[in-house]
Amino acid sequence: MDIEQTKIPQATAKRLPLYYRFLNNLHTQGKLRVSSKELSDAVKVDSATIRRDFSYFGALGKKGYGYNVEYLLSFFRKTLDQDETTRVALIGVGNLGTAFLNYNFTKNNNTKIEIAFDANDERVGSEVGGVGVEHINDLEEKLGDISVAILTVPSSAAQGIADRLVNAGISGILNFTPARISVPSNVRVHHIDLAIELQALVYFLKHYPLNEGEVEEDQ
Amino acid sequence: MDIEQTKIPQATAKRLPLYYRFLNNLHTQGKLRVSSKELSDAVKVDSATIRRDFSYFGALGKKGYGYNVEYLLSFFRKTLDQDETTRVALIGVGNLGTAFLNYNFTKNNNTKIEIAFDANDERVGSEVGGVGVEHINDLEEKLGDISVAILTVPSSAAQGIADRLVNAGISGILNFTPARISVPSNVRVHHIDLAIELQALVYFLKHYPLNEGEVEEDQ
DNA sequence: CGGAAGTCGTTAAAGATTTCACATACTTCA
DNA sequence: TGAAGTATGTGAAATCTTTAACGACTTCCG
Ligand SMILES: NC(=O)c1ccc[n+]([C@@H]2O[C@H](COP(=O)([O-])OP(=O)(O)OC[C@H]3O[C@@H](n4cnc5c(N)ncnc54)[C@H](O)[C@@H]3O)[C@@H](O)[C@H]2O)c1
Ligand SMILES: NC(=O)c1ccc[n+]([C@@H]2O[C@H](COP(=O)([O-])OP(=O)(O)OC[C@H]3O[C@@H](n4cnc5c(N)ncnc54)[C@H](O)[C@@H]3O)[C@@H](O)[C@H]2O)c1
Repeated sequence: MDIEQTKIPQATAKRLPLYYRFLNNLHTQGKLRVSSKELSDAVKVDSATIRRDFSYFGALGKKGYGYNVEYLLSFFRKTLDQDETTRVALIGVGNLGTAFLNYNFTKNNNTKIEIAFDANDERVGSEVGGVGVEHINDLEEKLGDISVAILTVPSSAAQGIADRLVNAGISGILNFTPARISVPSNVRVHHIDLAIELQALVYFLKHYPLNEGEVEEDQ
Repeated sequence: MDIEQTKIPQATAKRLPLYYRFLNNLHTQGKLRVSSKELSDAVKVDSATIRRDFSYFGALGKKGYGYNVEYLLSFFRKTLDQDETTRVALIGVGNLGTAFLNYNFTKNNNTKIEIAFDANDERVGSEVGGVGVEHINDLEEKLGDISVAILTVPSSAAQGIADRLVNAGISGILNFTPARISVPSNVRVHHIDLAIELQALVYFLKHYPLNEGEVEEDQ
């Protein structure tokens, strides 16, 4: 496998799944070629940034032509490991957890929520979105070799569950609780803090007024 | 009002709500003072970054002492406009929309979802999490002067609804759909793309192995 | 009261990311 | 075939962000 491809910048890495998705759309639409400019319009990322991002992987395009959609797509499919499915566990089948289970990130995706856990006896044993809900007491026993977890428990339970996940050998946690959890340095946590996202948007609206001439930016 | 406080960096602005929340926690716990180091441990942001962030607002702390929790909190309350509630509309009362309505970002927050819209006649007229659901046809009529919208409709409907929101005078959209919507330059859109967040986490896990000695980072 | 310990605010350095701008090479079409 | 057009890949510059380091001042405690 392509080990150590001389470190892609993090900012680039975060955009890769986005590129991949739009490339997929183009492919489905039957498009054969695409320029960085077109892609830029679609994903709202500066075209120079896109070219730079792609260039980290070598020369994927052709001057005067652009990029071959099929080739680019198959390249990213490999790069993003789209062929092997990553199995995911979800902890906390409440409002948010239920939404995720019903959605299950199914479309053009290499991840699948395979098992869910909850502390509420009424939920345990049921199925949500085709995923069975187990009791949190059985976490260690039933997690198996799943290495990624989505955390949607009440924030008061977050650190405790995180500790247990770490003990059970998890590698990555997508944390939706407002709690900033502590984990050993070999475990990766991404926080998605929805309340903060909303507050930040409100703050930007009040303090960074956009002019009729500026271009809006995301995230 | 504190107009033009000589532009806070965006990276700092995004952390303010996080600081505010933890300050609030400390205050509730009865803590009187806090150092940048303590805060750093709690929010997982480097202490130098925290001091730098605070310094954009002037000298809020005292050398050798730290920060007075009450003072800092009340300062941020003003800065983040925590006293005036921002009214928010939610479009698309499906899996995700329902979760948000039930949650409603109630705790220590200056935002409130006041009205929801959906196209499904069965949902219209009902209440979810105490918020009435209106028909999407009545969007323009019932939106009033609400300036922020959360978009949780199917991605195929996203651009169309966004256009209508813009026409109805919206200023900011928190977009949860995978569609990258186009809006005039005076409207701000923040994308929260959950599928991409999950894929990015998986990518990082495979390609950026963490060593036992490194410290994990978020987002 | 005085010295040790603690902590800020900031200068400066380092690091990361974006953007510009253009030489280069391919495509297209007459 | 050759001229005009197009769009990449990248060096260099600009911008933004983080981190280290430390002087200045405060608190703490014997
Ligand atoms: N719902 C939202 O829109 C929203 C928005 C922002 C943040 N969040 C955060 O996401 C998290 C979940 O929110 P929610 O609205 O889904 O809450 P919820 O109360 O609806 O769901 C939490 C679920 O976790 C289960 N649970 C509780 N303790 C547990 C434990 N120890 N082990 C396993 N399961 C346990 C509960 O039985 C419940 O089903 C919370 O931390 C919340 O702050 C939610
Ligand atoms: N649920 C998730 O976990 C999840 C995860 C990632 C992304 N998303 C994205 O979030 C969006 C919503 O997801 P969901 O799972 O809640 O979908 P959903 O199908 O459960 O909900 C969509 C809702 O929008 C309503 N709707 C459809 N067309 C409308 C229109 N024109 N105007 C107003 N309302 C309309 C539907 O009646 C439905 O209630 C989708 O774009 C999805 O891709 C969802």
